[in-house]
Amino acid sequence: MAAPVLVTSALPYANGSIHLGHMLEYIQTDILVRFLKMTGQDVVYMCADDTHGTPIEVNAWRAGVTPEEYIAPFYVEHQRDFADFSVAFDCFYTTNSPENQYHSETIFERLREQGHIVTRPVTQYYCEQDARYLPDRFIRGTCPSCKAAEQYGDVCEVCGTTYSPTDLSDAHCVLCGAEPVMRESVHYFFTMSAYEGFLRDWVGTPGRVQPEVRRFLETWINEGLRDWDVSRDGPYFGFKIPGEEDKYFYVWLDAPIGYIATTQKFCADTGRDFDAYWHNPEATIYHVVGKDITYFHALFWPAMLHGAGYTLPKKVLVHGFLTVNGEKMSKTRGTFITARTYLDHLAPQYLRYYYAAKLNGRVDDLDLNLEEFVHRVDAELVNKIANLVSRVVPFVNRHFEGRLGELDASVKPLIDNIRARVPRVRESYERMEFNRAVQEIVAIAEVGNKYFQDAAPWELVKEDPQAAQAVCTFAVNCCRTVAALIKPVLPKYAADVEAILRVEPLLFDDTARFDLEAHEIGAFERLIERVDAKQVSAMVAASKDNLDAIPASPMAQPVEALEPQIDIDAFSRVDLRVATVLQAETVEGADRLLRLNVDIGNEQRTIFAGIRQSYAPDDLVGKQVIVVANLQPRKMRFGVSEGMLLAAGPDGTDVVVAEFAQPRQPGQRIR
RNA sequence: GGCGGUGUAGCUCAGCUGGUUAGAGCAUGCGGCUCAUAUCCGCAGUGUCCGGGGUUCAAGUCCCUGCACCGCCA
Repeated sequence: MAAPVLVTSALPYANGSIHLGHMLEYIQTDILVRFLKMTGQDVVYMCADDTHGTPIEVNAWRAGVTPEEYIAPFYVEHQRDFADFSVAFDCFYTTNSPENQYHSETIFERLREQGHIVTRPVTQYYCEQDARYLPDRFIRGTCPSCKAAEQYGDVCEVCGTTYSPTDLSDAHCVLCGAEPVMRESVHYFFTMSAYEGFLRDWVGTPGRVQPEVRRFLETWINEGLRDWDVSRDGPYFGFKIPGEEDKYFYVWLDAPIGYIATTQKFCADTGRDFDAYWHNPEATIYHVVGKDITYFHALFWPAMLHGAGYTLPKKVLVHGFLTVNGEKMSKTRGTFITARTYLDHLAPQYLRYYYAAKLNGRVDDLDLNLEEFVHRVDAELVNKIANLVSRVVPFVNRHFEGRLGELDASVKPLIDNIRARVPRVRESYERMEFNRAVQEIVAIAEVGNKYFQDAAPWELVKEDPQAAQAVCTFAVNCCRTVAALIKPVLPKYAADVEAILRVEPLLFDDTARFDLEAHEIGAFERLIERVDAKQVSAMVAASKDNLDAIPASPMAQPVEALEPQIDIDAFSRVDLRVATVLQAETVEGADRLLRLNVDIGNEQRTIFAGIRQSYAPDDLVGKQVIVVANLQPRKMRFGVSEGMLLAAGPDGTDVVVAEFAQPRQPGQRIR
């Protein structure tokens, strides 16, 4: 028996809802898995919720629940979202499992036995009030470079400078506002440098990763592999390091091990042999991951597996991010669309088709252009692919009582034409160039449509019913081939066609057969609805409406500590005015700034606002906003800013400007 | 700042190791058909292949350089 194949998608973090960016990965992996299964390979698809780490621990703590209670609803929600998109895992598990603990400890111990785990003291910020060490994201302070206030511990959102938290002036804990102290702690490190030679070989082996990914990894290896800190101090949600009181495995150590633990669970449930996957050099393991986690999957992970004696992946397939209408998904634009919001408005098959039609197997970002989405689904999926079935099946039922005849010898060249395309589809699926596969499949549907058009059975049936029946017989065979070829992308569509044509579940070998003759087919049923652009707008509108309901992005923002009390006089010294935006324009050379010209009653002011990533200039013109009118003018590189706009948001990419629901006269004071 | 990727028709993209006149689909225009619960079939136009240098008999393709956009920096 051939060695088994195991495919994984990256584990979704149990800290938020699945969105269409996640779905890009799960859908493409699911298509690959379904294709491999259709070709008769012994394939399983493994995934799990990624449950550990600081963000979940802190969010649970803030919500007043245990981490276990916090992650539980996401486990249910994620599985429902995937199932509704026909993403069919053979097992979907969780990293917070005994199996995962066992394998995490085993791998750690084996690496330690080989001397590849070392301890070393680390000096870190520590909040005495919260009694915890503070990761970079939990410290804010003033940027050492541009003096912007309230910047994270690792990078300034205003000027883009990267630094360490110790460089900040007035650093403070985002949880309580207290000033952190420095404290030393012993951490465990995985000595990556010991694996340099191994990784160079692994990365350099053709087929392991895409060429552009290989170049990317090689630069890292060439710069020298740094040891990796794999431990965290408590409080932490994760697995305790054996022999330690309050130290835990870093989430990135146990997350990929979730692939192994899930397989263990799957094997226990199904009676399959675990070692055939993870202790078998012949086993084929594929990981599909987003480009942001390439490093973990193509360097740390193979090194860990190699050191601990587990099966190495054959391939790590890296894909890009999803953009919507050419831009990063944005909550204010309504393009941060969750899987559930999509499902509330649109059929999952549309998205599966659209993604497949655009996936090219490379690391490029994929743009979901909503206008194109409507067009492609209607023009290709509905008008070409499904329409062929709709032309021929009712025709056969009406004129021949659902019975097919024999294929006419004259269609031989057409069959050859289609058969020549099938291997190209197969190869495209194998290479994850689903766009080429879809292109060929549409072309085959066109062959069928054109043949049906030219042969005009609706005319032929009047004089030579048998000839007309032969025409239909070929067209039905085309329908079957198309359905079989598109089945990995559209399992539901294929199943519906199987039912209508009364054929057994289609396998890839059925695609080139053309032997459906003297067969009785069933009644036609509507296969797929046209996309209504209104549904798309409704989905976008709902994504805006959902803003409050969505627990802010994967990494929830901690709430800033309150400022010290002030008296009413202190407040009244802040002169807030109603202002109407007269002009808004981008500032050349500044990624984040917009230059605004506003009317504050008696005068006009020029204000620079760091909201470019959230607002297009045209969105602002005519809006009434709140301006701090007596703020000292500030000289900037691009001019003088004569005031400040009130706005709220966690960072520069997701800001909402405060405005009025009813018109106000410019210049009115706000108290 | 360092590194990587991308830049081809209005839009989305093909163009493999350099080799005729740069392609497809969508969109647009024109024509035909009517079996189709979903309209299909044919014909047609369009390009500083991001800019500038270079290598070559030959460059969208290779090299250098500049610009723009995107990403990564553990």
